[in-house]
Amino acid sequence: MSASTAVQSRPGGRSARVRAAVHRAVGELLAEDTSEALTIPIVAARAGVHATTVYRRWGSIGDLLAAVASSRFSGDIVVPDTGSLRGDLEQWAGDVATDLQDPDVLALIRASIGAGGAEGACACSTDRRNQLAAMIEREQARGGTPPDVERATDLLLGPLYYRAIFTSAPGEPAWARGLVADLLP
Amino acid sequence: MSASTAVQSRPGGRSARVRAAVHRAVGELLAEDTSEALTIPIVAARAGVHATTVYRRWGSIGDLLAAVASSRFSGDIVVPDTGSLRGDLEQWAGDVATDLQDPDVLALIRASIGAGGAEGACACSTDRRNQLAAMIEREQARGGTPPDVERATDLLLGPLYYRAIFTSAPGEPAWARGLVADLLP
DNA sequence: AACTAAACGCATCGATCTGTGCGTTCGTGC
DNA sequence: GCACGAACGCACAGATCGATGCGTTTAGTT
Repeated sequence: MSASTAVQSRPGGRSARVRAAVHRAVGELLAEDTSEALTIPIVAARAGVHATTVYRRWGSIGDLLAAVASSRFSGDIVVPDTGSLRGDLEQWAGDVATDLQDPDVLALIRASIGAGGAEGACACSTDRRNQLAAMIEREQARGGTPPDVERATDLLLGPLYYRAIFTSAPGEPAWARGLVADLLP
Repeated sequence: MSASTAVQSRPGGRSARVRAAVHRAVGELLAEDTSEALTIPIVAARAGVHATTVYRRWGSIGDLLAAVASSRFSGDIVVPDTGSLRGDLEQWAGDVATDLQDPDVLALIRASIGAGGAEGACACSTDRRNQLAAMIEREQARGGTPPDVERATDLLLGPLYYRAIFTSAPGEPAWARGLVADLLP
């Protein structure tokens, strides 16, 4: 967990290279064919790394996927600062929708949910939820009366992720921006 | 697909028994331990059926999970008829929330998403979406002006499924009923 | 520059999965 | 009741996965 830039006992050159190669291999394989089993030997072969290394560092394919997802979905979207909560949320929702339109991203989320269970699913959404909380807290510090984080999650993250995962047509950014209207009337 | 009560070339006793046993085995294994790999030989052994049979009838674990999910999530919830759209939606949302609180159901959904990709995910939600459409159409036939099915999906199914899958606390039925207030002000 | 230990590569082994061919059982139609 | 064919059980084989022990490379330290 927190495999992005966490301080490890040995963050030096080779370990970082191997990790980058493995992460990239997972992304590439997920982007190609869904029916491929995505096993550790396959990932290792694609990454040009020995399977033993992957087994030892990540253990199972579930943990590896969770690590990749956690790394991929943290810091990929910057929290906007337009001055108003509505503007922030609209831009942010549009950015998230754009991200969820990427088939690779969808494949990563689906695989994380399937292999990592609740833990894998959380790795895909905790950062988004934190971003939402940050925008709402900022509005609160600004003196406004923003909605609850729970409510914002239900009305924004809910539709966004539902459409992405359960339907074949992920939401357009314009549609995502429209979701804010339900939250802030 | 549509393995529930579809007319097959041979729907007789033994085939039906085998299918029921395999479906039950999948449910049991999903309910037990998440870390179990859920492979076809394991399912077959639990069902008291030869693995060859499962390979020949369902092919892959993804197709099997999609079939089980499709069978499990069709007809499990009856569309309520309280007389008003609000009443229907509130009771239905509560029922769906109750269903999603079952860890077995969650495990089945997660596994279907992971192994079956978009197809597997659709198997878990198309019936729910049809139920929603049915209630809205009925309201329309009644002369009312119900919201769009898209909007209802976004505001009801979205939060319900997001909470169930991405958080560790699926929504309470009371909370689910409250979602209707955002849809019908 | 030398030392230390973490991380990796390699060879290998057991376990399990996936798939095939053939004989048998059982449901269906005549 | 009888024949036909579909579905199943069984035995077997190829392939792949998961894991271990040991030697080697390499990053970090003094």
